[in-house]
Parts: sequence; C-alpha cells; structure tokens
Amino acid sequence: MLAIGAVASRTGIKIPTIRFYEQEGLIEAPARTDSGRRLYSDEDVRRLSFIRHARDLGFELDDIRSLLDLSDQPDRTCADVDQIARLHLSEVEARIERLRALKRELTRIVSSCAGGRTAECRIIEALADHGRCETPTHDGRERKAKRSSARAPKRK
Amino acid sequence: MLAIGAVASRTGIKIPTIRFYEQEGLIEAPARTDSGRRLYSDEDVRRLSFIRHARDLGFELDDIRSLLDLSDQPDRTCADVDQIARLHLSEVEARIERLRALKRELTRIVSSCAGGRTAECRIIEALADHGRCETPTHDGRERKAKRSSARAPKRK
DNA sequence: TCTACATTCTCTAGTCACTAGAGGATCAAG
DNA sequence: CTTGATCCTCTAGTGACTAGAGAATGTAGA
Repeated sequence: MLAIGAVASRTGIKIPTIRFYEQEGLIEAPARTDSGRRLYSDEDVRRLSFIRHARDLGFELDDIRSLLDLSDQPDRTCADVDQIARLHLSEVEARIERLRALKRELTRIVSSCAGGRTAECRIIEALADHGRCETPTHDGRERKAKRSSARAPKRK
Repeated sequence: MLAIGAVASRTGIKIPTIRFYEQEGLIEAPARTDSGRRLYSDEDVRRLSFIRHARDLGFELDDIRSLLDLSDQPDRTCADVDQIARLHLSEVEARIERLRALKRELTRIVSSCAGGRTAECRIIEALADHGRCETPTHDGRERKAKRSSARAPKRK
C-alpha cells in the first residue's frame, strides 16, 4: 500500500489531481491509515495509470469514465470501447484540420508584414478586415488550448 | 448607433459575449439610452469585428488586448504586432505537431482492435499499458479543447 | 389604449480539468 | 524534541465564455 505522494510519482499524476479524480468518482475512495491518510493498492495505481494515459491521449474524463466502466465488464463486446476511441480519433483529425486552416491564414497574414508603423500595418488590417480572408474557422472553430500541461515548463 | 442585438448579428458575437468584452475592458463602455440600453457606434462595431476575427484566429484575449493597444498607437513600429502574430503562429504549429503525434498513437491503438470481449480488448490494454506506446505527448502535451465553439452544433 | 412579444438589463452560477493557497495535523529522521 | 516533509480539508481561481433568473423597456398589431 502506497501513500498518495508515492502514487503521484509512480503515475505522474499530481497529488491534488489524484484527490480530484477520487472526488469525481473515477477511482473509489482508497483505504486510509488511522490518522486519515490515503493508502493505495496496486490496483488503484493501475487504474490511475490508465486514466493518466488516456488523458495524455486527449480523452475527456467522461470518455474515461465510460472506458473504465467497460473494462470493468470483461464479458461485453469491445464494440463500445472501439467506438469511443474511433470517435475521439476523428475529433483529433478534425482538430488538426481546423488548426491547419488556421495556420495557413496566420502565415498569410504574418508574411504580409513589411515593417513600418502600425498605422499601415498589414497584420492589423488583416485582423480588422475579415472579409478579405478565407475565413478558415468561422464556424465549428478551433480556440486556443488553455494550458499546455501540468509538467510543461511554465513561463510566468 | 446600434442596439446590442444589431451589433451581435453584424459581428457574429453573441450578446452576452459583447457585454463580457466590455466588462473585460476590451471595448469601452458604450453610450446608453435614457432607459439604460447600450448604443454602439460604427467604431465600436469595427473594434468588435477585430476582436472577433482575432479570436477566430485563436489569439487569446490578452494578445488581443495588446494588439488593440498597439493599433491605437499608429506611430509605433509594427514590430510588436508582428511578434505577437509570429509567436502565435509558432504555437499553432507546435499544437499541430502534438496533435499529429497523438493521432498516430490513437490510430495505432484503434487499428489493433479485432473485436471480441473487453477482457482481451487491445484498446483497453494499450491504454492501461503506457510502457508499450511511443508516449507521444507525455510532457508539454496536448489536452482536449474544451468546447468546440459558440456556433458549433452542440450535442447534448 | 391594450396586449403580446421581443429585446434588453443586471446578476449569479456553471463549464472543464485541473491548480494554488490557507491553515492545520501527522510522520520520519536526526 | 525538533525540524522538515508529507498529508489533510476546504475554498477559490483559471479562460472564455454560456445559461438562466427575474425584471424593465420597446414595438407592433388589434
């Protein structure tokens, strides 16, 4: 049985995040010491590693909840699991496409800058004038990912 | 002078979002009617269109704040504008790369599914077993975009 | 003029997946 | 016995909005 800190370093999930997953019902409340500290079994660690990996692959917690439920029922067919994964894959593909359109547009805008004063800045103009662009993502569009990661180097 | 609804349909920004931008200081508090309804000038509409377009291109509100500040100072050099845009472009490129790695890994996992029971499901296995994958985004990783869009069709 | 209905107002709370911090208890080593 | 590490619970903050309550105002037709 491991304390939460050991589980954190083993799975790569931060301590508050582990507690958060418990609160969200992704893992069951673990055993406790007499003083109330959490104690995790190997099975708990496996489950957390599963969650971690699935999160790395971009699955939402709801997807992961479903995947965990399914894997707890070994006699069901694999079809539902497959469907969740395929759906997610197609979402990732769609996201890539949107980002690529966005990149094309941004590249076009950036390359139009010839230096000079902001008064005649092409970038500002391009941003102000939606009509002149190929409106890459005007509906169903990509917005910025909020935070890169837990462990990504952070510039404050 | 236009009411907020007219501005919303002209710019494609939703009414609550326009009020939100005002609250965030991206636009100044507009004129009001005697009864307190907001009235927008053409200049306000232009500024909002600028914001909208920049958001479509994935700039964060902080970036947009900077871009608006810069465009309000027509005698500065374009360099800062250029830098913001280039930085954003490189972030978009990095994001595409991370997503592509993720897509490769997901494709690999999905294609390993041969049907059958979840007990021997390769997808579940692949998710459980991080060691066996190419750990595409283990640090500095991509996480899912939270909400696709304002106007994207929503499945409840 | 009355009545509907649309539009607008302010305010609060919810979304997602965490992260940060306060303020306190417990543990292990020297 | 003290120090520092680890742990506990709880609340609030992040980004960029969205949703809803409850109330006031505007407008068009009968």
